[in-house]
Amino acid sequence: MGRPPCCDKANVKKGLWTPEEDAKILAYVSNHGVGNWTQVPKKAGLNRCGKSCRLRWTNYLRPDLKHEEFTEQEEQLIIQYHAAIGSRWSLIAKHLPGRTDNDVKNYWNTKLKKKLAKMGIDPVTHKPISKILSDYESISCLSNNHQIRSLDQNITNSFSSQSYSWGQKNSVDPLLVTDITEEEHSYQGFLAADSPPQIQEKSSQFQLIGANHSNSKVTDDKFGMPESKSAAKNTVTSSYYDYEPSSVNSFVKTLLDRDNEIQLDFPAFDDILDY
DNA sequence: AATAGGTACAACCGCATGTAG
DNA sequence: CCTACATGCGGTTGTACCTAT
Repeated sequence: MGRPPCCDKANVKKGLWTPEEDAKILAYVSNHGVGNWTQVPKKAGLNRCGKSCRLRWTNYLRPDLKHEEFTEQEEQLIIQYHAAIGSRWSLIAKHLPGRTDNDVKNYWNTKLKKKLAKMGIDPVTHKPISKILSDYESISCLSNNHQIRSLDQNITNSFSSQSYSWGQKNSVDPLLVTDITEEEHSYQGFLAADSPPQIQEKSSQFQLIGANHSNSKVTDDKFGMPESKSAAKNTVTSSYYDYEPSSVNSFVKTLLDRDNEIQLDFPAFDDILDY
């Protein structure tokens, strides 16, 4: 048995909101403030689910929301944050004043994904599509044994570049993960020069590079690197790429070991890595 | 002018998480 | 600690609008 529905779905209106309904929400909020959304439909005289009222307010009616086009700066930030933390839209939106997670998600899905693809960048991994394709082409030239190893390595890389760290679910600062080589990141110029702190993966190492924190537009100190570690290049040794594809268990163990090492070196990530 | 296809964005859904009692 | 409820979140769907044919 699942969770009971939050409201009587058969008797509530769905679909687009009318200006009259919006006015009722606005009137209610100005009189009673925000909160207790389950009571809002009854008190505001709306035939809507409370959850629907909350979403209408948070995604559209809030007075602090911007309704104009995304700027180039916002666009670049979204790309950087997405590269660092993936589709954590609410976290990304927190760093774009006046934008909601829904805004950011829609903008990504409708514009930015296509824009990156047009530039030859895989929007999932943020790596050049040509590089991904050449990796797979090379598989066909290898022996069976090598094929398996190469494929495993690609899967490993895919994991690392897609979510970078599964433990970053609470992270706020984007730790932009990039590759080292220029050709692999020919689109770097597209990104802001004044970018957030970055993590670089290099062979068996994680590197937290420069990214003078004071330059970063992101200011949530809770997850910030300790000054001594973030200001200069720091290296966290990792067994991540030591992964031998002998079994799923060893792969998982390697991931956990890697996170343990990061945890030891960067206590600030404790709750991020707590999964 | 009609309509098919594409796009952008608002809204919904279901699960996760937080919290008060 | 447990339960019930409110809220947050990310993925998905629905729909209005635009453009090409």
